[in-house]
Amino acid sequence: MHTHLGLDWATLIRVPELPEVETIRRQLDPLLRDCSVVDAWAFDSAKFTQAHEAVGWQLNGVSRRGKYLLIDLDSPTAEPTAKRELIVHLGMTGRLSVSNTTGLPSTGAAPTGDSNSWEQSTRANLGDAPALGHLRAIWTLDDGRSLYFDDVRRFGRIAVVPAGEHDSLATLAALGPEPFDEAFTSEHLRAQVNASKRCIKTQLLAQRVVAGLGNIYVDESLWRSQVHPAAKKITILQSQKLTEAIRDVLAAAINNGGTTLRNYRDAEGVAGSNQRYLDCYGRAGQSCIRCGTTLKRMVIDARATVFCPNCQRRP
DNA sequence: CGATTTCCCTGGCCGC
DNA sequence: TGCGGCCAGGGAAATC
Repeated sequence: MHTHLGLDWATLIRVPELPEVETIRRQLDPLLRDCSVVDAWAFDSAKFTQAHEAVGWQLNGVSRRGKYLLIDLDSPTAEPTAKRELIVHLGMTGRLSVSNTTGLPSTGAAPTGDSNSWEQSTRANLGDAPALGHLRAIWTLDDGRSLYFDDVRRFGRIAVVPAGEHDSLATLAALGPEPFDEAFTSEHLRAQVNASKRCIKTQLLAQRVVAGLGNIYVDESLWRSQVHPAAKKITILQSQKLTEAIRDVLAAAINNGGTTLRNYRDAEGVAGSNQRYLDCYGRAGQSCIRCGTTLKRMVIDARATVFCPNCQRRP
């Protein structure tokens, strides 16, 4: 079966939400320490040219807020208080990878002459050498390695800012609490959701109520907690269940990590491995795992939305 | 000023 | 087969 839904799998694995970004963060963090940026190249677009601003700075590990990767930059010169952040948002198709060699492979998936050169890359970008035709930035490091950012659809973004100054990135500046932070409570969730006239899915996608959810995990969380995606108000009980569902869904996805993504990517035949992890997203027309009702598709904010018309009752 | 709409992008599938 | 149409989608800018 290679239905229209089958295409969605190929798309979804490319969309990094919090679990995917966190997986990448964990892979990159030990690789991007104790080295300095000696040169940079950027694709000629305002979304990426700030990559140059990292030249001369020392990489000091990778953290994350929502779907944003924050690479700590220390000044190599005297100023101990001077700190910057190299911020990377992967958009829909962005990938980061680290090679052991400087410069570009001449062709194909691996550089010539050294088949092991992309070993680190394999761990850092979920399986591939950078797509050479879609490179958006290259940072050359002082230890002979390079950090690459490739992004087919150019929805990604690179920024270099003084540490903590996020005004130039409105969504990041107004980002809601991390889902696993104690600040993210069911009371917070319900108060925020019910104070707005917008439907709950819209709010969850906006990153202000809680950080890191995208289309996939919103649908999964709403399905799990049995909340209708178009609901505008939620009860205390629903809010409690949704809070728990968000954490459970994200935690499971993080635990599956790159393995989940890799399985998805390799799954040409689709069905099996995907259904193991996703109960709702992309399953319109199939049976609800919980009650057997046929899952429905609707459009919210121009985004495909799948839900169970029986389990998730319209408000 | 908050809410809503538009636009940015490419690859791949579909129908004619 | 070739090609136009359509879809996927996070976030920022423009507009209401």
